[in-house]
Amino acid sequence: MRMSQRFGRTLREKPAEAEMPSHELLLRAGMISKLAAGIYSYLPLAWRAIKKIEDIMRKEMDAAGAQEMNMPVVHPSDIWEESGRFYQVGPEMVRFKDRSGRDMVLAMTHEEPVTDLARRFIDSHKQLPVVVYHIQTKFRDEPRSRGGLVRVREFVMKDAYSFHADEKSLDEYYPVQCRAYRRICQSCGVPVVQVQGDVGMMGGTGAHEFTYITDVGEDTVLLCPKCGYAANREAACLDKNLGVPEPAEEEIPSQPTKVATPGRDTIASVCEFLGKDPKTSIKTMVYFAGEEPVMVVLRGDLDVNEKKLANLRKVEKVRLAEPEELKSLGLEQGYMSPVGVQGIFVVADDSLSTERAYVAGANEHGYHLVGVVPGRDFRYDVMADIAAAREGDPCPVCGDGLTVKRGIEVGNTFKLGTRYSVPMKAMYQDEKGEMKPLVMGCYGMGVGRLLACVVEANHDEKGIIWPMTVAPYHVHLVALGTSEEARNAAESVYERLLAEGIEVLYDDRDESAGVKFNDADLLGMPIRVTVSERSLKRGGAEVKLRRLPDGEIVALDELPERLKSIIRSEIERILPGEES
RNA sequence: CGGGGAGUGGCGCAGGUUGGUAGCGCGCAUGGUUUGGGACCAUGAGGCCGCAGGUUCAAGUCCUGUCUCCCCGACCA
Repeated sequence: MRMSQRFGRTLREKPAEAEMPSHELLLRAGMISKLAAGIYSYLPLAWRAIKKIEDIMRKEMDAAGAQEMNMPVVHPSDIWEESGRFYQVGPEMVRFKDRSGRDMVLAMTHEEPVTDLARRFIDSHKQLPVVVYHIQTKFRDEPRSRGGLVRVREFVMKDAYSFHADEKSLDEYYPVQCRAYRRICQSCGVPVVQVQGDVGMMGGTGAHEFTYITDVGEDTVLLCPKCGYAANREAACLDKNLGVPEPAEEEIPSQPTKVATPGRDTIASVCEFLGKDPKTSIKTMVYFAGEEPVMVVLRGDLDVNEKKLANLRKVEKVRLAEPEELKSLGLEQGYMSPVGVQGIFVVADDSLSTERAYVAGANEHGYHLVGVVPGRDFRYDVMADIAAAREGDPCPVCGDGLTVKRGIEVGNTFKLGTRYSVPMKAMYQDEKGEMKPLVMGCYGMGVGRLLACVVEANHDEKGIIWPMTVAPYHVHLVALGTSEEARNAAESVYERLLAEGIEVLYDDRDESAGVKFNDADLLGMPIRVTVSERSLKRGGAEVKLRRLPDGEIVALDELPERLKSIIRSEIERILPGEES
């Protein structure tokens, strides 16, 4: 490709709208262009990288036994009504009517059409398991797009769906996809951590996110540097047994005692006043899960994870009760406790022990109760983990301190189970001839978002540094000087490299050396080859890797072989081996 | 949806309080001189100042409305 013919141009200055590096560099390189908020065009160079990323995905999906297909981007609303999501999801799904008045939607994901296909084509256990995938455009009218390609409204996603006869089969296959995901990211030069994700209100046993750790990310994950535990904030757990004072026998009185605690309406102030460890106090919060009030009790030093609570109560989200709502429930803010309350659902966090006594509110202004034993002095409807893990909390696996990091979620894997097959009646006949719902898994990965992460993970102050595996071109050939000799030499090098099947971007423009070098650095092809009077005098062409500071002179005759060998070794440097 | 900011040639910005012929840098076009890290000279093209109303002899500038975009938050299968 000749730069003089290239569609798109480089920008010297940082566009005003760009915040994060990938956004700025892709814009400045003339690789993407915004049409509307969260809606981008990919110009030729970026599109070549996109196609390479897709091919890496195809290779790994094929290796994971998945078959590529394609599904529509416009769906009749019927299938979304069948699954129940037509009413469940909000305005992020675009809905419209076709000319004859039928309700249609724009695909925001493809569980519905793929489940429809499954029920049409899968009849027997003999066909299972089966895995399909497609790379398709989706549209979600996000409340807020941001960060260039990181969060957009229209995006291309690789989506795989697996169908199984039972949970066991899904459990066996699930790790195969996880492995493919790690390999895809690695092949693209994007280091990711596999973190446990929120399984959502459907429950289920498996959900993972593949996250590129970066300060500009919008996801929050908790990591254990010691043992490698990694979880999304929504799903993260902590070890609640560490550092809890041993309960001495005499500390459990036969009944709670009311004590005056004037003005002590926070855990910290009450515990300080009474000389207690916050780990021996009970924090009481009231939330609303829809219309239903829910009282949450947990150990005083912990915070509520609202996502866990929402999942427990099978709602989309919960909200903290307003002060007036507390009053109407007969509760006193700052002195609340589950002791004596009736007619309200009580969730106890499993940090609380029924074997020891705690400090709790007295449901009376200015008073607390000492010696409250969960289960004995108050009832709860369910005990579960609803605590939030925070920076420094003990790792649930090894007990070491957890670290909070930001990251970009490039992909996720999820055990769907029968969430879609049951309502949509996607059934198969088992060996005994019984009809059973298909057990499904889904595996999604954003192509454009991965491209953004490639740039985030591979750039410097001058521009992009493409990994060889996804680089739009392998070689950026720079012709310098106006002499006939140099020009001709560059032209013949270009022709030669093309003939040898090397992907080469050729800067044949009539620009100064500075402009060409700076553009080469910005565009970021992995190998730069310079042909000039100077290089010819030194015996050939200068070959320099974008990621390294210095180049070498290579004789023109040896150039194609030398470049091929660099390309090969650069690809091998990145590509994962058989094991990973 | 809440808070903040911005819309003036392709990009980055000035002008606005004090209304009076729309400006700068980069880029682009033509010619010439240059050519190993964002060259120089000359000439030139390109903008109904987001849009719609209003005030005024006169609006980029003042008033009202509206749309769009960016950032923080809410939200995120």
